[in-house]
Amino acid sequence: MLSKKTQYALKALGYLAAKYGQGPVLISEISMKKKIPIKFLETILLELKQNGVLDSKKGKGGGYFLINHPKKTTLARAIRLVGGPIALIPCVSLNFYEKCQDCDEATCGLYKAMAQTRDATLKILEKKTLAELMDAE
Amino acid sequence: MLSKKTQYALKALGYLAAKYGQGPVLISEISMKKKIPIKFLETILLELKQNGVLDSKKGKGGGYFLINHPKKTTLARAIRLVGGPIALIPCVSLNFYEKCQDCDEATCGLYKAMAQTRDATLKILEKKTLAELMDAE
DNA sequence: CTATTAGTCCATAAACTTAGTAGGCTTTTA
DNA sequence: TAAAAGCCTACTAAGTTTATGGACTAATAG
Repeated sequence: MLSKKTQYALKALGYLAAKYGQGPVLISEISMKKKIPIKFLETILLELKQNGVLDSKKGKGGGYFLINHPKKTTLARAIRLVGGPIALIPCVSLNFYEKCQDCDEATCGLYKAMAQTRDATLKILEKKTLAELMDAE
Repeated sequence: MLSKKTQYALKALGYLAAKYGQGPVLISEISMKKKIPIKFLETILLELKQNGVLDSKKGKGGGYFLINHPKKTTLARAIRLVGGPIALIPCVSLNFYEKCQDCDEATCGLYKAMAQTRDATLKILEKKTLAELMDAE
């Protein structure tokens, strides 16, 4: 399961995607519309900024906005930035790999099953982008 | 990510799958071979028994064993029994569903993306069985 | 130049989950 | 009846997640 933080991040990004090209959006606006605790959202958006997905403007008329067109950022990227691994176990994670202490990856049945699952998941998450998160209202 | 508990469960089941039809297997044997803390493993196997996947025999010559042929139990089932949801967010979980407080599932973009991911994952995990977890040695 | 707006940053608290342990109880077999 | 082996409950320790408070900095308007 994705953490709450990751879910909030995706919702916020979806909101910003819908507002893309319309200037900065207030944290408080995102917080209200998406029902995300404002201080928590603050740290999430900051992290996304530090990771190069968002940029911000301070002062009056300020806020957060997507740097690139929504279609340029995949869900896989977004999830990894704030939420960590997409794979179900560490030894098949591409970005957060950790070796199993006890099993040999060449022969481990679990490894194979999980690697296949990871590939199927990634196939979707690397095709979908922030543009898909905009609500169809 | 799957919890350690779930990973242990899958490894233990894989071990038992390899020994299917050969009588009960000691907790201590599984613990040693799969490097799983024995007391932790004990609770996991018990849970799997209570969920109808394993059965056990007490006393000398006792131990745990699979009730059904390894091919009869899918990985999806095994994961759900000890590890909970397979879906990435609660509102798309089939077995551990929880409604989103704030979004409408008919229009939520995140819902759609995650539902699709869940389907792709399930397609694999419902086809793979404990038989696949046996190490190819 | 100063008041206001709005993001930045750090520290910490509260809640929850996970991982693992302890130890006595029950059943089975020889 | 003793040894083997699982059963079961409770507990704890640690870590993670979620969330908040408050002071600071930057930008803008007038």
